[in-house]
Amino acid sequence: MRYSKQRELILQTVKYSKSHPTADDVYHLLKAQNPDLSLGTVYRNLNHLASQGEIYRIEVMGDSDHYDGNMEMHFHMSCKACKRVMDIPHDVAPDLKEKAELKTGYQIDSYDIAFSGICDKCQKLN
Amino acid sequence: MRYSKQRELILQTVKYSKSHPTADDVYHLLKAQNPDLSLGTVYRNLNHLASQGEIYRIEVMGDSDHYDGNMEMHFHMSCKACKRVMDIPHDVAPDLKEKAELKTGYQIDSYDIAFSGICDKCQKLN
DNA sequence: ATCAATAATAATAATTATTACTATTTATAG
DNA sequence: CTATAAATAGTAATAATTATTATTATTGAT
Repeated sequence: MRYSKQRELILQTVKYSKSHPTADDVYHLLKAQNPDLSLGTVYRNLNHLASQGEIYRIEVMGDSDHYDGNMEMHFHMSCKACKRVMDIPHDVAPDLKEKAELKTGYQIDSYDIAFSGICDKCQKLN
Repeated sequence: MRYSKQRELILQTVKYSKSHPTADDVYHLLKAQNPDLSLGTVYRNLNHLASQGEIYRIEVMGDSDHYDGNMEMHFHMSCKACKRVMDIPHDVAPDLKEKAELKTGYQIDSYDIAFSGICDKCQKLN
């Protein structure tokens, strides 16, 4: 994989953001300072970076994909109220791979937990 | 919600299928015997039935949504080889709601685990 | 049973997210 | 420095799903 200024910008944007941005978010965040950035480039590089394990792809029910630069094992919750994506620590569900393999005989390569609920801030606004 | 023959057919197809069909699968399964069934009707009713808690929507990474008529709490694995969706029993991860709420302070309304791996049949074909 | 009200439908158009294509630009090995 | 191939911008295309609209069918009241 050859260096490109665009990929570097995209990677940094995802790494330094705490908001789990979508492809479109990344595009708009960068477009102001980089007027000839192309949306296709953002998609291509997010895919590339995700498949290289440099960033994490978060699938949100009925929403576009989000991305996370934090590669420590953890999960996510989509807040029904503000629609933001929040982090959930990994230790709510350790050993899931081993347990599922034992129960089923399938070979588990990966898994992801998609939580849905109401975040702390939105609970207070009630 | 008023009765319709189409909704009944769609519900029965999902309930009696063990293959976790997609909207398009349901459409094609029924289309032969019901030539003027519309794909939009299938989508509308699958959404309706899922929101009423009569069937379960399964989101598969990079694939269209699948549906499951088995409403007992359980999870799914998408087989990387044959692309089929397999069941994973609920007891691989009990108490996940409570654990996540304690750890985070968020209100968890639901969660789903998406496993990815190789099913028993595909393992043998190696 | 008949009939109006309105929910559901079929057919089609539109939308949204994402990927593919193509000509041009740019990183980098030699 | 230059040739090569990977990456890009800009645009077109695709796939999944949702919206629109005119028609049909269910149901509750007469």
